Order: sequence, then C-alpha cells, then structure tokens
Amino acid sequence: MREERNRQRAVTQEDVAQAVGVSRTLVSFAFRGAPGVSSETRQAILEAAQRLGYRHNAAAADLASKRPSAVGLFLLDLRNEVFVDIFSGVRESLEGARNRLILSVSQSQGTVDEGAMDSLVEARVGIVIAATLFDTDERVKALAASMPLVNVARRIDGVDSVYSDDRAGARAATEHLLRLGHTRVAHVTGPGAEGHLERRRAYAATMLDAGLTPRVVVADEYTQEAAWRAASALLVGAERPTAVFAHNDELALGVREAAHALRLSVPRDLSLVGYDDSRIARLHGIDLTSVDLHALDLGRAAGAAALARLANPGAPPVDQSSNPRLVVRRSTAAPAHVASGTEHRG
Amino acid sequence: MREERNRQRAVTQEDVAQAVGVSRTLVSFAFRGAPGVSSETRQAILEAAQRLGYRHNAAAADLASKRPSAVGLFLLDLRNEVFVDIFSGVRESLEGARNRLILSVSQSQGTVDEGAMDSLVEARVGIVIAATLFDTDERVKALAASMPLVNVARRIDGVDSVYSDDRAGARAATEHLLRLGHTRVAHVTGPGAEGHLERRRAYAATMLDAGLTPRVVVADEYTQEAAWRAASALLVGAERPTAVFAHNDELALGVREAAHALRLSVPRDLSLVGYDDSRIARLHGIDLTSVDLHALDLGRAAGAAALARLANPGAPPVDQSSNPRLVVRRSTAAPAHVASGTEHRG
DNA sequence: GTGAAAGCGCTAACAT
DNA sequence: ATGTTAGCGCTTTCAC
Repeated sequence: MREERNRQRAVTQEDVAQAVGVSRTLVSFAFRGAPGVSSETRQAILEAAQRLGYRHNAAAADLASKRPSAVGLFLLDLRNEVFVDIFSGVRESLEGARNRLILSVSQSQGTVDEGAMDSLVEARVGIVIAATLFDTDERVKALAASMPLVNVARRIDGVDSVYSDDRAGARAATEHLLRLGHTRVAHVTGPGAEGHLERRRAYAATMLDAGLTPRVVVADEYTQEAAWRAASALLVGAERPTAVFAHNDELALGVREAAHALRLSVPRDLSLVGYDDSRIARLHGIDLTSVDLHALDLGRAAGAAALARLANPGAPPVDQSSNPRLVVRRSTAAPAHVASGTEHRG
Repeated sequence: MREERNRQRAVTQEDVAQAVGVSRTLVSFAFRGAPGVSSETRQAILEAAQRLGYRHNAAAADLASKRPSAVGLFLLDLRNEVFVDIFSGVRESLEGARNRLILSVSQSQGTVDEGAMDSLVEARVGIVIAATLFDTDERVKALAASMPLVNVARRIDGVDSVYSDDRAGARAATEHLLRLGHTRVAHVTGPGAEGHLERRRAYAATMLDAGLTPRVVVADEYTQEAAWRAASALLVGAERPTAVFAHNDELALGVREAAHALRLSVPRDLSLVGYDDSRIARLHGIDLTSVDLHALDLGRAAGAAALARLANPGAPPVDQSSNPRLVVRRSTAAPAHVASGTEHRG
C-alpha cells in the first residue's frame, strides 16, 4: 500500500502507444478527437489508456502546442462574494470549452499585487480575465499590450471590458436616499484607486446636482473592520449624516456595526445603502438596501469575451456594459424629522 | 499599439543567454539562485532578463525537472467562508516556499466532483490538499495511493489528515442547548457523505446520553436554501423543536430564515447553533452561537503538512487534530417555559 | 490511416 | 565558474 505512493514514473502516451502497438502520434490524435484515426484504433487506445491509468499532462501539451489553452482569472478577494460570483460565472461560460481555468487571488487588500498577476503570466495562460480595480488605467493598458486581457467589473478604454454601470448604480442609490428626504448623506469608500472611482464620483455629482454637499469618507481598506473604524469617527457629533451610501456591502456592514456600537439604530437613526446585493444583505435582520450588479452575469460575459478574444485576436475591443439594479430593503427610511412630518400628514 | 498584442514569440532563457553572451545553463542557474554563478554574471543575466522582458515558464520548468513544484488545493465551495479561510491559510504557509498554489473548486454542490480533482492531476501538481468531504474514505484512500494527498478538515486513517475535532465541537454545541433546558433539540444537516458524519453522530450520541431522542433532518444540499426548505417542515406542529443545531452556519442561516418566515423569533421561540463561526455569525442582529473550527489555522497546518510530505515522502502519515471552540451569542437561550421559570426565581 | 522526426522552454547531469 | 548534452511529455508538420 504505502509503497505505491512512491511516484513511479507516470504513464505517458508513449506507454499507451506501445501497449496498443501504434505510434505516439496516433495516441495524441485519439485523445483530442482529431480526424485521421480509425475508430477501432481509437477505441483500443482509449481503452489501453484507461487500463494503464494514463493521465493527460496539460503542462507538456501547452508547451508543445505553442498556443496556451488556459484562461487565467485574477480576483481581488474571495471574502467578497462578488468575486466568488464572477468566478462562478467565468467557469460556467468556460464549461465545454477546452480551456483550463487558473485562478489567482490577490494577496494584499488595498494595494496592487504584482505577485498574483505574475503567477498567471508564469503559468503561461493564453489570456487573463482580471478584476484590476487597484491598478491604474495605464498599468492595465501596459499589461493588455503584452498579453490578451479582459477587464471585468471595470471599463478601460481600448481594453476588452465587461462591466456594470457603476455611475448609474451609485446615482440610483444616492437619489433613493435623497428622495427619502435625507440631506446629510455621506459616502464611505476605500482607497481611491482608479478602478474604484466611478461610484464616489457619481455620488458626489448627484449630491451637487441636488444642491447638497458631498461628504466622502475613505477607509484604509475595503474591509468591514476598516469601514467600522472610519464610520466611528463619522457617526458622532451634531453634524453626523442621517444616511450613508457605502461603496459595497462589505463596507456597509462595517458602518452598520459601528452604528450599532454607537447605539444608533438602522434605519431609524441612520439609513444605509450598500452595493453588490450580497446574500448577507438579504438576511432577515440585516435587510440591507443595496445595488445588485449581477456579478454572476458579469463573470459569464467575461468568460465569453475571453473565449471570443482567443478565437479572434484581431477583433476590436469589447465594451460591454450592463445595468445594475437598486434593491430597496429596510435599512433605508426617511430621516427622523421627516418621518414624524410624514406621520402628521398620515 | 494594437499590433503588440499579436503574440510575438516569447522571450526565453536562450534569448537572455545570447544577449549576455553566456550559455542557457547559466541563465537557468542564475534565476534559481543556484551556486556556481559568479555574482557579476548573475547581475548581468538578471538585468538583461529585465530589459528583454523575460518571464519564467513554470510549465516548462516543471516538465524538465521531473518533480513538480505545484501544490493543488481542492475546495468544495467558495461561498462557504470556511473554505476561503482554508485557502488563505494554505497560501500563507506556502509563502516563501517555491511552490505555486493551484486552486480547484468543486462544481457540484452535494456530490463528488471528479472533474475538479482531475484538473489538478492534469496540472501535474506534486501534492494535493483536499477538502474531500463528499468522497468516501475508500475513494480518498485510493486517490492518496496514486499521489501525495493531504486531507484537510477531515480525518482518514493512513492518509495525512489535518482536522478539527468535530465530535467535540458538536458535543459542545448540543450540550450547550441541553444545559439551557432544551429537550426537543433537532439537528439540521446535509447529504450524509462520510466526511460529514462526525457532527451528526456526536449530536445523536449526546442526545442519547441525556436520555433524549435525536431528530436529524437532512437537507438535500449544504446551502441556505436547502436548509430553509428542510426547516420549513421541521418547524411546524406541536412537536416542533425548541432548538436546532445545524451542521454549519450556512445551514443555520437557512433555518433562521425559515423560522422568521414562520414568525418564530430567535432565540425566544427557537434557539439556534451553527458551526464555523463565520463573519456573518458575528454581525449585530444575527449573533449566531457557533462553533469556531479555526479554519485559517487548519489551512496553515495543511499547507505545512503538504510541504513536509513533499520534503519527506516516506514519513508516517500526519494525524493532526485541533480543538474547536463554542462561541455563545444571542441566538441561544432557555426555552420559553424554562425561561419564565428562571424569571420567577430571579 | 499511420508513423517519423523535430522541437516547445526548461532543468540537470556531466564535462571542462 | 561556465558550457555541452540529453531529455521531460507532448503536439505537429510532413511523409508514407
């Protein structure tokens, strides 16, 4: 038993060929269903392979065939469900295709991660689908110039991009709060990398359009804990906002915890809007109003775009935008004074 | 601009060697910091590589060097934070080591996934760390016989195993409920694969020890939705349990939603205990009593075990158990009648 | 329908 | 300290 573990030379196509009494070429052909192999030979080969325990060696195959078959997926943070959904979507659209999917997750929260992207390059993926939120446009363009790259959840001019209209989503979120009667609406976000700017810009623009003063609070990371810290300072004093629109649900939950620690009740004392419409947002007792960006669809579309790019390297850049949707739940309500005003009327 | 995308032949060590005026060997050695290269030559090589834009080709390297450097990680479900934590832990302990980490995620919720494991085999990883919960002991043993394998979050005799003591955790959870005065305590779990049995067994044993009747409800998947469906049937009628211990937080949240839909309040009408101590459990308004199995540590330990196995293939199997910890929050309380009894006393 | 031979980019003895 | 040589397992012309 124990001895078997000692890695005896792996079974190769050569071994299969000898067993069947044909050449290596035929074996190679047989596996890829290439034409030019009689069905009898193919049967014999497949059967012998099975019997001998032959396993295809993807690395060797890629090396020999010059054009790499793997698709790399670069994600920022698996604790954020959006990225998990993107992953699921990409995988789904790669199903059936002959491409392996290699996942690489950024190490660092809040800064550019060279290492994770490098690992994809060194794995010689033929194309990478990347959530490049922390990189500058310039750097992404440079990357895209050196290898096929599909941008997901972000738009960059001249680079294949599959994204959700952040501007529309952020505007909808902010307007929802304004319509409820809030005037002191703050925005909690994270480090201001180029990929993360749309939402805060749209928030600020919407506020200004309404004649109000934007108030942007920047947490030092895109984590609950960082949002908590940032919100703890924001939510005290007479001038504290009556509503907060957070960059995403993760941050919104941090704000929520901070509010509760300060004995502020949501939505009575503070209205809260997140972004992503994660499963947590839907839980009873959380009921977080949030913007759904359909991450699964984004992933599917990105996967399809990658396949298309691989098939046609010369095609013009894809620019595929989709519309997010505001999902109103119970974390938002009219501010206290307006609410009582409403009551009087009611 | 656009033309650059056309994959011109990649820069190889050969190119670097020619540029510097040395042999390929030196270049190869220089990159791996192998001895036998003068520091001047090394400098020149590294610099030329930089200038030419040379990227190491991991696939070719692995192919040439017989002993594969990659570690495969097989995970069941990225939507379950436990697995994300395991991933983080594994990666952490591989940091510094020269091993690439290749992640493979099971496709199917609830059944064995051959494909995902195969992809690891075809990537020719040197060892795989696997959360094999859905496989039979027998199958895992067979796999482990054909290639180095470290079991994580599960114990299998004769196979490297790094796990948390599920029996102790489940017993602690059940006893916590019994001590609160509950007698009708149900257990909600998922499909009964061998890797998932410890908790329900410990629950049942604990109930029997206390002279009570176990009641195990099996959802058809390990998802919130499935738990919701299962719990909807469980939580009606006069004989409905006053407490539920769920296999994990994911299922517990499904039970919680079902309870709320039935207008049962947690913990007043139903006490609830989960398992995993996920971040969601800690949120204000959720406050789920749960068992922390320290998934991050599990991942770290599994990574270390994999490295150790790679370094010493002949060593006896690792059997490393750790103790989970019950974290009591506000989702558990004495059952209604006992609670009022307590009030009288107080 | 089948096979021979070259070579992918790299590592690893074995020279020198 | 540096170079030579032979593969790793596979794909892929190009013959037969």
